[in-house]
Parts: sequence; C-alpha cells; structure tokens
Amino acid sequence: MAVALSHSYHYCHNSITPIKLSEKRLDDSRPRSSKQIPSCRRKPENSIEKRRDLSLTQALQNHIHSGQMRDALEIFEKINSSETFIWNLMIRGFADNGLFLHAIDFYHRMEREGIQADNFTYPFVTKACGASLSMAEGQKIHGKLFKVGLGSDVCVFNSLVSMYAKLGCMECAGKVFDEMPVKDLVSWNSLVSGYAAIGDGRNSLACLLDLQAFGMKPDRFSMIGALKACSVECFIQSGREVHCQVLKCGFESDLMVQTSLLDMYSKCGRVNYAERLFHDISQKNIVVWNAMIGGYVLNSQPLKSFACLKRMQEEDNLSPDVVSIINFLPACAQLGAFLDGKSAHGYAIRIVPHVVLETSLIDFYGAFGKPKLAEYIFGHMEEKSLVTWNSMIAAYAQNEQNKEALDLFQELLTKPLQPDAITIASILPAYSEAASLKEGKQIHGYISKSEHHSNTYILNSLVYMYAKCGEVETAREIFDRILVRDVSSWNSVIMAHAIHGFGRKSIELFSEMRDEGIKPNYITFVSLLTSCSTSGLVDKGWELFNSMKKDYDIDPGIEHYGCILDIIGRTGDLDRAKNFVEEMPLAPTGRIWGSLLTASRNHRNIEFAEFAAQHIFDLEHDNTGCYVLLSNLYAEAERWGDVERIKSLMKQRGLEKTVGWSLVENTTSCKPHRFINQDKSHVQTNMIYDVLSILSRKIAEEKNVRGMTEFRPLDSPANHGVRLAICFGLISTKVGSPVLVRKNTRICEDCHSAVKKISKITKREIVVGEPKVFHHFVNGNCSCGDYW
DNA sequence: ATAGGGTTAG
Repeated sequence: MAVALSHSYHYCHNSITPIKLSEKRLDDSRPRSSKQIPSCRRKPENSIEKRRDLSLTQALQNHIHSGQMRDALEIFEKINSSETFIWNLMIRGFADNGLFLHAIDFYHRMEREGIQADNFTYPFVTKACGASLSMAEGQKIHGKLFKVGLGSDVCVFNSLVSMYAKLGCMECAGKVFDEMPVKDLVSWNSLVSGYAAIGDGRNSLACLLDLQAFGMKPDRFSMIGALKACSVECFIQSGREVHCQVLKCGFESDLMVQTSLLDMYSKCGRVNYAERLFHDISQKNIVVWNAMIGGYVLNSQPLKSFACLKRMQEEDNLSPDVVSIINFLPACAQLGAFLDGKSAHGYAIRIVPHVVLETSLIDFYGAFGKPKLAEYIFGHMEEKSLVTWNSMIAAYAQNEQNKEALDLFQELLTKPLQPDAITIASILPAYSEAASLKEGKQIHGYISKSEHHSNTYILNSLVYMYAKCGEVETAREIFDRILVRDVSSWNSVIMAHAIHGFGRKSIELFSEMRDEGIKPNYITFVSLLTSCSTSGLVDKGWELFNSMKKDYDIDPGIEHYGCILDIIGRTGDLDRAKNFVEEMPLAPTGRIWGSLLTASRNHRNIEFAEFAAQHIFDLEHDNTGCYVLLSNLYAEAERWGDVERIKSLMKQRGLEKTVGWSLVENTTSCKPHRFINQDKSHVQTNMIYDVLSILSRKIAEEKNVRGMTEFRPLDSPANHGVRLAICFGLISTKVGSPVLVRKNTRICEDCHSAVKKISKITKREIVVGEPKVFHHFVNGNCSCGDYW
C-alpha cells in the first residue's frame, strides 16, 4: 500500500509531501471484525467547543478547496471528530484533489474507527475507486452498501453505475442499473456517457433513445454523452441528429455542449463545421481553444493549429496549458517544425511530471527521427503508462532501432502492465525486420494465447512478419484464417509473395481481392509493383502502373516510381532508366538512385554507377552499401586505383564495411550460428568444410578467378558465409525440407550461381533471405531470375 | 454539505 500511495502523487496538483496515512494502520492491532466498533472519538459537549469546531471545520474546508490536503489533514486530526460529515469532507477532498488512493484509505480508516458511513460517503469513495481504476475495492464497497441499508438510495446507485463505467465494465454498470429500484435521468446519463467512454457509441445512443422512450427529457449531460458517442464512432449522421436535438432543446449556447459539438465535428472529419461553431462562440475558455487546436491537428491542418495557439494567447490572453501543448506537438510533427516543438517542450518543462505530456514528447521526438531524445524522456519519467511504453517502442521501431524496440518489449513483459493491441501492432514491424524465425514464432504463440488472436490489424502485421522471417507459406496460412480481411490484409499477403519472388501469385491474389469487392489503395500498388519488379513481370508492371490513376484514381508516389525504375533497370535500358528519373514529377530519393545503381551494377556499367552513386552521396554520405558496391564494380574492371580511392574515402569518413553474416533459420540443432566469410568458429567446422569441398568439386567452379572481384581480394567466395551456412543447414535440417538461410547483406554473384547448382545437386530447396528480398533456389534456378 | 458533463497520448 505504501507503494500505491506514493503513486497517487502524480495526480496531485498541489505541492504536498507524502502523507503517511497507512503507518498508523500498520501498527494498528485492534481486531478487524466487521462488527461496528463504538467510536472512541469525542463529541463537542458545550457551545464553546461547538463554536471552536465550527471555525476549524471552516478552515478545513478552505484548505480542501485550495488543494492543501496536508494542512487539511492536520486540522482534521486536531478536531478528532466522530461526525460523519467531517470524514466525508476529507474523503471528498482527497478525491477532488486527485489523491484517490488516499480517499479509499481514509474510508477504510473510517470503518476501522467505527464511524458510520452514510449516503454521502459512498459516492465520494466510489468516485475514487473509479478514478484510480480500483475494481477490487469498488466491488468490496458495492457489497458493503446493502449491509448498511443504503440499498435504495438513487444517488449512491448512480455513483456505482458511473464507477463501473469508469472502470470500463459496462456489464457491471448495466447490472447495477437494471437492479436499481428507482432510476432517474442521472442514471440514464451515466449509461450514455459510460458506453461512449468505452467506445461503444451504438449502445450509448440506444440509451439516449431508451431514456426518451421512458418519458424522460434528455438534458445537456445527455447531449454531451451522446456527442461523445458520435465522435468515438465517427457517426456523422447521428452527430447531426444530436446537433438538431441540441437546437430543439435550447442547449446551443451551453459552452460544454458547444465544445462537444465542435469536437464531434472535428473527430468526424468535418473540421470546417467545427471551425464555424468555434467562430460563433463568444466566450471561449481554454478547453474550446484546445479542442480547436486538436481539431486542426486531427484533420491535418497544422498551420491553422499553430495560428490557433497564437490567437488564443493574443485575443483571449490565455496561457497554453498542458492539453494545449499535447495537442500542439503533433502539429509540429506534421509540419516538420522541430524547433517549434522543442520550444513547446521547453515551455512545458514546468508541468512535468505529467504522463500524457511526456508520452506526447516521446511521440514527437520519435516522429522527428530522434529516438535518443525520446529515450531520454522515457528514462526520466516518474510514472509510465502502457501508452508510454507503446510510444517508446514505436519510436524505436519507426527509426530502425529494431533491436532496441525488441528489448524494450521484452522488458515490458516483465512489468505488471498488460500489452494491448497497439503494443503488439507496434512491435511486430521490429520482429519483421530484426527477429529470427524462432523469435517470430514465439511472438506468434504469444498472440495466439492472448485476447488479440483474431485482431485483423495484428494478423495483417503477422502475415508480413512471417514472410520477412522466411516462411511465406505460414504467412499465407495466417492470411487464410483471418476472419475479417481488410485491404491491409490483402496488401500484406501480396507483399509477402512479392518479397519471395512469387509475382504471379501476387497478381492472382490481386484479382481474388477485387472479386471480393475490396478496393485497392496506395499500398496495394506498392506491393503489386514490388512483385512485378522482383519477379521480372515487366509488362504487367507497366500495366498496373498505368491503371493506378486511370482505374483507381490513385496518384503514383515515390515508392511506385521506384518499383517501375527497378523494372526498367531489369531490362538493361539504362538510358531509359536515367531519363525516367529525370522526367519523374517527384524529387528523386536515395532509394531511387539506389535502384539506378543496382541496374548499373547488374549491367556492368561503371559510368552510370558513378552517376547514380554521386547522387546518393549527395543525399546520404554515410551509405556504406553504396561505397562497397562501387568498389566491387571497380575491382571487377580491375581498376585497382579506384578501389583504393574508395577504400580510403570510406576510412576518411569513418565508415566501415558491414560484416556480412549468414544464419540458418530452421536447423534442428538448438544453437543458431552466424557464419561470416571464411568462418571457422563453428564446433562442426570440419564437417561443414568437408561437405563444402564435396559440393565445390561437384559444381566445379573456377576458384580465384571471380574471387578477385571482391572488396577484399583474399576473401574467396568459395568459403563465403552463405555457403558455410547452407552446408551446415544441409546436415542439420530434416532431409527434404528447405534450407532457410538469412543474411544481413546481399548475396554475391559467385555465391548466387553456386547456390543454384547446390540446389540441383542436393535436390533441396534453398531459401536465402536478404534484407529486402528472398531467393528461392530450386533445381538449379532462382526465383529472382538472376536479377537482384 | 449530495452522485451524472467537455478538451489530452498509441
């Protein structure tokens, strides 16, 4: 309890130091029977005492009102009263000042000291239970009510309904409601806002209709609850109907109703309606301003959000509060205004600690590619919510810090917080990029056992993850078992086949998708065009590219241009590729020039490669892969001077060639091993090299001829890690099953042609996964069509 | 001295 009490200070808006309420109780050796114990507290006996108490009570109330609960407590102890009223004041004081656990604790103290709780006590303490999410406490108090004969007080019951609603248990709230001997409008309103709060707009609106069917007239609270229901579900039509009712009932000049209307319209994507309402509000408080600032952000109008924050200060002389900042930060992210966000951070620093604000800052720094700054905030937070963890995981995952994301997720699993659907959806991309197949299967198992096992959003990510981890068949199986498939499900399964070079399958899936009446979107075409480029479906690729705008009204984006450029590159028409880049309506990115570079390498054109590489270096001068690729090209042309020049350039810029490794994923042996080139560290090295030498003899490759083409001349491709891994895979996986090897770099040409032969000799399918694409070697052929 | 309301993070 001591720990729990210290937690409650984050809700505290005043500056009291921890009250050790529990100490007294811990030393308390009195019996804990449910029987009433007569109170040993004093009662005022004469008029002087009564007058003294009255003025002390007044002081007590003043302290409570100004949030000085420490001072209030001091006076409370001085009064030493057995009057329920005084105790009620204290419990209400704690609850109103955000010290919910203190409020509950005080109620227990009251019980122990034999002070009778009354119909006022219960609403205060149930409010505290709801706000502190203390379900167990709430249920205990619920049970107690009947024993003290308050089983028919409508106010007490209403407070119970709203407590269960706050705890998110609308079944419990509904049950209490059903059992109420007398129901009033407040009871109904509690249901309306309760359902809205858990995101169940349908039931909320149903309650609004029901209460009217029972002959009650909705009031402003009913309207506010119903508008929340419309906004959480984006029910614009119902929202308009509620708006009409607001006008009919004459609530249109109620500021809270106006705010709710404004928020409803902006959440439903009708920011111009929100704006119109906003302009018509003559007396704007900070809440209305904040709602408008947030409304612009929600509707991607960050400039207006900026202007609104400024006007709020100038026109109404209001200082931004914590909500203003929380709403404003995403506007900075949308606008790319890093400095404005940073100064908002500086302004807000005085409000910290504040969980929501700090979480927003993590999102902000995550969005600006500054995971280190996000990490700093995360590391210095006093209290973290699940949302905080989710934001930090996402900040890592969005910035290619996949290992960090995975580690943080593992750490979260050791905490009492239960990951939710957002957590899983945020972590799965990191699994896709950085996890082994085995780890992927573990998270799959975790999801299957969790309540999220049939969440479409999560399963979509899982489909993609399996493909990225090497098992496209499993990806397909999961897709087949998704109960409600949305456009992303189809995008995922199409992309799954795309990265494995099964382009025709992707095209088939696309037509199945259309048969099911699912409309393709921007991403669908990225997946489809990726398929066409990895599988060499040149004509199909152009056909799809041209139909995007024509048949689906989707403007091609930079990703689509990249795929088409890959397709042109495959054909070897480098002039056309270059022209395509120059005539593109969008600014070329590193990925675009990378595509031209790949094409130049594949067609051995040093001039084009240099041209492309120069552009890449202009954009990102730390692109290690680009240096290595260029150097390999020079080596192949025996331009050793240029090889040296690139080498020293890299050294000068502090860049090191990535150490390539290859890992067998589906071995039956328990220890995974990363093979580097010329690796001799595995315990079974001798056997692996024996197998390799048999295979090398069989494929009769000419050693040392192509070996000179590598970055390091001594690095003979005959002993490259991928071959060692494959040999290890051949002896440590089930006979007849595919050998799955994953690499952190692209496979070299020598190995590619060697692996094709190995697949034929051994009659085994060999799957080699690179960061972007998988090669399926079957019977001497590769799914990439020898272009990658 | 009485419960029910609006703005906020993924």
